[in-house]
Amino acid sequence: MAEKITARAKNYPEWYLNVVKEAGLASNSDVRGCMVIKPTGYALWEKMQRGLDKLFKDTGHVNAYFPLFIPMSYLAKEEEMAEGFAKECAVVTHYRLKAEKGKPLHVDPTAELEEPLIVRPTSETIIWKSYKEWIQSYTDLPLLINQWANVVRWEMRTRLFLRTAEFLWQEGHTAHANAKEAEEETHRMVNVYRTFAEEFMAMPVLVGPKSDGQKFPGAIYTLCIEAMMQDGKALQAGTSHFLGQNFAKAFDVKFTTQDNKKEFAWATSWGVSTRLIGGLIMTHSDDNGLVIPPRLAPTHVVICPLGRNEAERAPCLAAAEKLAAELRNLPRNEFFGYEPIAVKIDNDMKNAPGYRFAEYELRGVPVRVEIGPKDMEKSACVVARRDVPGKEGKMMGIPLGGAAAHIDGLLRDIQKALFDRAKKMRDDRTTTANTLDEFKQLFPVNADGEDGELGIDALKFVYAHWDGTRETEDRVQKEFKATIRCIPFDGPTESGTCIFSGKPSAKRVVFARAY
RNA sequence: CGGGGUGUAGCUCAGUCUGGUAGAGCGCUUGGUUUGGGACCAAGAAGUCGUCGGUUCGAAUCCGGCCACCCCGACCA
Repeated sequence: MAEKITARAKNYPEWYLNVVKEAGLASNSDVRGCMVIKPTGYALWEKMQRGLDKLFKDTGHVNAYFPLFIPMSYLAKEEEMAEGFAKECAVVTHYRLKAEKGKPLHVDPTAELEEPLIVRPTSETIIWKSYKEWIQSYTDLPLLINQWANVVRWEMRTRLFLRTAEFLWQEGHTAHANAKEAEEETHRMVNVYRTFAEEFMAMPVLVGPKSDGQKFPGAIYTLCIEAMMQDGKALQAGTSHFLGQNFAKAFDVKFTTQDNKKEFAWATSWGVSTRLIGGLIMTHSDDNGLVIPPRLAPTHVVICPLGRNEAERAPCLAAAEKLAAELRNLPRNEFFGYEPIAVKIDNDMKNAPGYRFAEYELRGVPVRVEIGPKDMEKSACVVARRDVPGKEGKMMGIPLGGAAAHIDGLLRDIQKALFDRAKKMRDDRTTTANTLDEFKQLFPVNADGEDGELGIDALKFVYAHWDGTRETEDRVQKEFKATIRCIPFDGPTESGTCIFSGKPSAKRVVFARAY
């Protein structure tokens, strides 16, 4: 078998890039740090959008759109945000080029903008500038708005989906009449993200606040969902920020309360991005390629008719078409977003069967059906589940009559099996450190101060006591390349002693190496 | 911004040390044989060797400048 994909155990980052490229999700573009999202990758994003958008609408939000360009002075108004993003902003300074015969195309120096525009790294500032006009009275609140957009953050180093200079995302920006409602919203939305991650992506997550060192610039606090990848590293998959009155004050957004007083509005913002696709890949995929949980799969089932000649193929193809129709006509339900099961018939007989099977495995189609002459004799088919790769995942002799129902059930089983497997991995690789020595062993650093070459089984999520200070957090990051990922809501609650400083600790927090 | 590496066919790369008119595998096109886990045969199309300059009778190859990308750091919600 031609090895298109490096084994995870051999080189995990290379495996990841191989999967992204061989499954046809995305490729690097000519623009440094920016990717081309190919149809298969974009279809996955569309499925994610659809799932999330429904959850947003169900919680009372509406979509709107704000400009790509933001006057530089807007960003300057919120000091923490300006400081946080200054180093990674793309800046537009001119509005015209000059095309002269015999000269290369160049920027027209006479067309300089009076005020530079930045390409949005996030939209709080320009949105709150609008909210100043929209919010006059407590009756205008809450204002619950989401935007699907692209943003640009000029990162030094990028990786397909996980960190790119331009990425697609959604950003929710809400305004509320009081702190309590805004905080409830912050929690509501992080729970929406948890639901999406666990029920759609089959990706178990830890939920809780970030430490101060990891929070969003301009936020009072940041809640996050944090997932474990197959190499034991953590991936921040979504964040929900309680912004207090910081942006209302920066943009002077006041409303009249019921008792005719003026008050600044309370804010939240929350977002997830195409990074989720990276997380999805690193949670479920294997050495044979992409694995997509059924609820997000653009194609749920591929049917491969087989046969050595036209006479053998014709009845197989007819059976394939019948089965496809049955699958598409199954009653729609919530599990598949009230959409029909997406079935593709692969009738490309030019390629050998093995090639075709491997190709769909590479692309992560959850269920593959094979219908060949031997099956036709028994009015049966072969059903293969992608979460069990290779021949082991094949079930022979599924009667054609009951195949549609069988596959419908199997898709649900696969969704559950993927979640259970991912959760088991995370739980098996979660531990505690009660002393500094234990911690050192869990996050070894080589002589150069680098994190060294660890096998993919080495890293863990580590619960340890921390004194709550920024100072200790920074020290741990520097010495062990490990960061506080999250202070889980449902984590252990016993108090103790910080293993780094010896000071009292209220609660254990989760340390990990991160993407 | 530091350290390392790479630019040769659509893709992956050999050829560079030792200068002599451009190679392989995969992919693609055509025809034929195949078809239950990545088939085979034959013919064919395809490259101003990243770029600019220098040395030379002659440069992918030697020398110099520049550009781009990748990897490792630093940085990063």
